[in-house]
This record gives sequence, C-alpha cells and structure tokens, in this order.
Amino acid sequence: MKIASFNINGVKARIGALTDWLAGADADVVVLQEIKSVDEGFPREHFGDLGWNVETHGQKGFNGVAILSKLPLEDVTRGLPGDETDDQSRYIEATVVGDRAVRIAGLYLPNGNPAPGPKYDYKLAWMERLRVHAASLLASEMLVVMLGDYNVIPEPRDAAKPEKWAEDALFLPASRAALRSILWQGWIDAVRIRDPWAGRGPFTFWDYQGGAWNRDDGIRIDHLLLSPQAADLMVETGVDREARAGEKPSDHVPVWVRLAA
DNA sequence: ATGGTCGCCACGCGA
Repeated sequence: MKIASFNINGVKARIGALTDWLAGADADVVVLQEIKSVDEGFPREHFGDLGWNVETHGQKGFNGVAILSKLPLEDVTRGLPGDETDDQSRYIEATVVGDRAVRIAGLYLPNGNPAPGPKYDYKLAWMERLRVHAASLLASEMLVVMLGDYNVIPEPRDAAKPEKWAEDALFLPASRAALRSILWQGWIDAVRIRDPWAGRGPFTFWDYQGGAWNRDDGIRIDHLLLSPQAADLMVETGVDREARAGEKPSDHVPVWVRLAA
C-alpha cells in the first residue's frame, strides 16, 4: 500500500497538477492539505470518475484537509480531539484495508507565524492536543501512518539556510521540542530514517517568493510518522521533488511511503 | 531594510 501526503494549496487551482501527479504516482491513499474549499466545493466527481473515494473536512477560504483512496475509507473522523471550540479544519482520520488495516491520520498543523503571538500560542496548543491523541493512536497498536504538513523544520539540516528560519514559528525551539515530544513516543520519521546520516534535505517546500525553488532554498516540513507496527512493514519512501517544477505547482511537493500492507 | 508570490474570492488575509 502506497500512502502519500500533498499540501496542494487550493484544490480548485490544482486540479490539473494534482490529476497529473496522481496519474503517475501509483498511490493507494493520498491525504491533502490546504484544499481551501468547503466540502461542497471539492471537485468530488472529477476524482470520483478517476476511481478515487473522497472524504473531505473543508473550510471556507483557508485550511481544509481531505483523503483520496482507491480502497474504501472506513471509520472516518474529522477534527483533532481536545478542544470543542476549535473550528479550523486541519485533521481527518480513516481506516483503509489492504492486506492489513491501516489507520491514516492526515493533518495540517498550524503555521504559527507571527511568533510570539496568539497564532503561535494556537500552534503550540494544537501540537499538545496532537501529542495526546498520537499517544492514543500508538496505544491502539494498529498500523498507523500520521502524515501531512507539520509546519515544523525538525533540524538545521532540514533547511537549505537554517539561519534564515531562526525567528520563524516553523523552527523556533519550542516548535521543534513539541515535535520531538511526539516523535519520542515511538513514531518513526520515514523520510529521515531512510538515510539517517545524510546531509541537507530532502526538502518538501519552497516559497513562491524570491526564487526559492530556483535557488533550491527549501525546507522539510511535510512528514510521514509511522507507528512501530507500520514501520516494520516499510519498504520504500520518497519525496516527489519534480512536482515543484511542473505547471502551476503547489509550493509543497508530495511525500510518500510504501508499506507491505 | 524592504518587498518579493500565490490562492481565495473580490479585499485583505493567510502562508
């Protein structure tokens, strides 16, 4: 089972790029972030005609997440537990059954800029809720893949120019510590362990501004976290860097993992 | 030091 994450920065603007990527990706399950659409506005028929089951958790204008799956999506839940007053659409979960059942958790973690400030407070509070919920996912002992746009640069080598991000919510010590506190529960960062002693990158995001792509001034903020049971079945992982060079690209590229499940 | 680019949706906001 191949499972991918793609922050598409507007599903309506990305129908072409997303369709093209899907045609060559051989993915079974794809979680999307920043669909920037309400549920009714999602091009459900377009992707349905291509054989995808679609579950969305949309929002007007901003945010919004979705899951596309070739296999049926079961036990779908929307929203991150822990705060009934949080009305931002950033989290969706579903189970996909291939050779084995895999729990898929798709997330769009708050950006948090400017920091300090209320947006950064929201980011850290959201990460604390994610930490608590992630622990319950691990306790389930299911195969779990928790993936998406984490909006956190884990380490200096995950940025082309780490010094540029020193004051940014994506790289502040508290953001990195909060991500580590989740990882250290026992999650496996699939792209990182592929080559644990490698140098910089691979990157998953290049800003539209300032020619960041042409300078390869990127960061790694889209992550695949695997439960130990899922990591045992990991056979391959990758970052589809070439998607950033396509027509009308998102500022993020897909990341993916293949499980023997 | 500043402005640089997108998407959404029709204006400024969020990233």
